[in-house]
Amino acid sequence: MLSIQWSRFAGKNQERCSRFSALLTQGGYDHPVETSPVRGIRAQNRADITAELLTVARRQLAEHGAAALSLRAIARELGMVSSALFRYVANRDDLLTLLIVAAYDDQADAVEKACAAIDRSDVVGRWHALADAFRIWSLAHPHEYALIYGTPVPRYAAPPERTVAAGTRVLTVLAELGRDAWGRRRRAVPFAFPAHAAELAERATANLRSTPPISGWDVDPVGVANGLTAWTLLVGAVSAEIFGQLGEGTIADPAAYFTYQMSVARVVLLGR
Amino acid sequence: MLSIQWSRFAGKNQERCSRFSALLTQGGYDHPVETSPVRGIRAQNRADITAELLTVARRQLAEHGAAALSLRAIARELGMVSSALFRYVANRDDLLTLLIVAAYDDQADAVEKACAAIDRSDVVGRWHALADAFRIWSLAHPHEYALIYGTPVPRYAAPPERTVAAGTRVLTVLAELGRDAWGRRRRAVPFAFPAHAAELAERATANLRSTPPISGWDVDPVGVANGLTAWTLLVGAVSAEIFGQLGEGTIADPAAYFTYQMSVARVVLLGR
DNA sequence: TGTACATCAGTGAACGCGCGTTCACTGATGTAC
DNA sequence: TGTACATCAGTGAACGCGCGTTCACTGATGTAC
Repeated sequence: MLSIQWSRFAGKNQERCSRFSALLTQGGYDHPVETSPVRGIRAQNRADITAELLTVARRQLAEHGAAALSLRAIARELGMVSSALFRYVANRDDLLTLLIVAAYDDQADAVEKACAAIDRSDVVGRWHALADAFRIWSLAHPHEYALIYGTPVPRYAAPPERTVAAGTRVLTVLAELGRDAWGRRRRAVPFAFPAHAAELAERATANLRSTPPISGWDVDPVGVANGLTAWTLLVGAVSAEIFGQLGEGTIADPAAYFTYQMSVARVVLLGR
Repeated sequence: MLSIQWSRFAGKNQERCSRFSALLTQGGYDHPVETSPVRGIRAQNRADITAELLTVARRQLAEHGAAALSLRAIARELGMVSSALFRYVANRDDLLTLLIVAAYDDQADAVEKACAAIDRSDVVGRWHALADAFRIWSLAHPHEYALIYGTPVPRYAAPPERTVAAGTRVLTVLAELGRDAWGRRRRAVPFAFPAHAAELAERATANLRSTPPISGWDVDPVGVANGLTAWTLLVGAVSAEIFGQLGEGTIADPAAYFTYQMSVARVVLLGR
């Protein structure tokens, strides 16, 4: 609305820059068009407007979901003509990629912060902190959650080179938690399965064990498989709650139910 | 294409009826517009065309996903004008409801059939049969799976009175499995949690325990909570695989990984 | 058995909507001399 | 310090697309007498 006039005279309106560059660094939106460190007015404006664009896009995503995300609607709210957006994003898919990365990063920030607050030796505490932070963020950002853990957006394929780093941050926190836990008793195997199970775990996790961050670690396949199983339970529980898979009101106390399930996952992950 | 001409002269073209009424009963599509048992030509035609409409809709859903589902596209393939569809479905949401119910029913048919083939006393075998059938059907019908277990379709709310019965069939199979298993040792508590956990389970499952089919059963809250946890793990594992949450190729052997996870779920559900 | 009327299925035109993306353009900002 | 040229941001019109839904209509099917 006003913003477009501001941007016209941004050379004379410097306070706007600081306002949005604050947003830029806070919100994890420092990815696009990071130009030279010494910025002219143009570069500064470009960064500011890109940040504003992403703020608006993210708000519209949060309100109406990915399916309703529209370049024209964003342009409208920005007070721009729709074609002007193509100076800042290559196309709709490019914008989606930015939003996906932002969602992953925002969630990972929350999870990392929650885990960092727990004493490092308290692996049980760290697991529940991870799970709770994951759930709380997701409940607060259902559409962003759907974007990264729900049905893939039709006709869109996320470019791995742009999304993988952000998308594996929480899994890395989990992996480090596992390493710290297993480090004590080297080869913890929480579940006594038939012999078959060890072989299944080996086959299932073959590729993963040679992938960062755990490549090079001396890990037990069963430990990795158990960690992934805890992860599946975590994501499954949050999806069920957010997507209302069991129907509204079926679960009397969702928080208690979640804690119960994460206690089961904890036993799977860390043993008793 | 041809069909529209056929339908024009359906009174003289009776073989068409039997062809589609076979489809009608096989595919679980007997819900809409079930008129009088004694059918005139019109009623017969109506049932046939409704079935054909749903067959086409289901195929388009399977091919392009729910987001791309379009009444106009269906009409085109049917060789009708788009407005004609409104004789058969009230609107787009109505069609979605029909597709959701059909997906639930089709999946439940597969699961029930697989479980029925296992000896009733073999609860472990029944669990794995359930899980495998659930996964196999879902992998074969990813878009239909997404419709019932993925991100809810924006601006659509499923009317419970039409979807709940079909949507709980698989859960009912699971509940019966649990009852048969727990029936032996009355109150099986597979996991030794802190005392806290029993209370969590009680709070979490309060509503559910008074809901069919388990209302009236003498169930242990912890047993119900464990059953739901196994369910969460099942749906979570299938969603992760279908939606590619771990990235392509990360899991070397998806089938082995699934079996491993369902073995964990089995321990949660049935104890060791 | 035949006629008169009611019901129903499908037509075709239209309404009003929104979308992503392109392109030639103008006027401001930045740069080199 | 001032001028000439290059770069860049935003405009506005347009292209071509598809969508759900409505409405008055025609001609076939069904029904009551």
